Amino acid sequence: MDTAQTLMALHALAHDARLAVFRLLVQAGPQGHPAGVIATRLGLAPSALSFHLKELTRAGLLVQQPAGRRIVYSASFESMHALIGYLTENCCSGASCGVESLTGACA
Amino acid sequence: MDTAQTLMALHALAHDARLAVFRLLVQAGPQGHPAGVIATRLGLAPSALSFHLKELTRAGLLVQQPAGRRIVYSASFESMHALIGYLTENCCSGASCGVESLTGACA
DNA sequence: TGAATGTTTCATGAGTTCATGAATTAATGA
DNA sequence: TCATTAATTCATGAACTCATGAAACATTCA
Repeated sequence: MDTAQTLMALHALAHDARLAVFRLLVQAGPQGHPAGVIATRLGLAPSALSFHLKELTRAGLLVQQPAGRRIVYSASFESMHALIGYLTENCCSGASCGVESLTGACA
Repeated sequence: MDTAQTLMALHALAHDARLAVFRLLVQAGPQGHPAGVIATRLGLAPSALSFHLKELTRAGLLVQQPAGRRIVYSASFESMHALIGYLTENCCSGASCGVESLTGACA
């Protein structure tokens, strides 16, 4: 993950509604949720949710899949791991600090 | 780390200059750098850097320490670990994914 | 086909962020 | 004390973000 992508991901997560959406979908696992379910769970207006889903998707943190007239969103665990990897890169000038091995198994 | 603190940290990092400052200080280790060195290294105007250092400090990502007429900034590794811990919390609905053990040793 | 449902798009306006440059504060050394 | 250095604060204005509500689009079902 390069700096531009990292910035997009950080910016996308730096909003209370979007962080809540992302966390809900992380907890939902690969199955995800349709937009309407997310809106109901979090009490968001449809247009506001759509705006935030677009931001998160643009940042690569969510993937979308049409299912009939619904659109199912799920978290991209690869992107989350890449973001964490970027943040921990070169931690403490390379000294062992317990954060550098982040080889995820759930992506 | 609670949601409000996480949002502040994410927001603070979601800016190219601030991300560059934070990464420079992470790589510098606990010793840190005075503001002037950061400004020179990254080519930032003093007032702009001061603005961004305040944001990062307010978010708990940096700590500052006066040294004569200089002010030395260094990264708070505790905050970084707390942020990563928050992001990976409940990853994949609790299934083992290799990201959950983040007991840092460099903070 | 027509009505209902799920979601997105768009325009608007209030609020926020940020770069710039001038002014200010504080510490050092001649 | 005076000049210099280090850093911050402040005012300004341009650009961006985001919530809101109306409209549009696509899919499903009667």
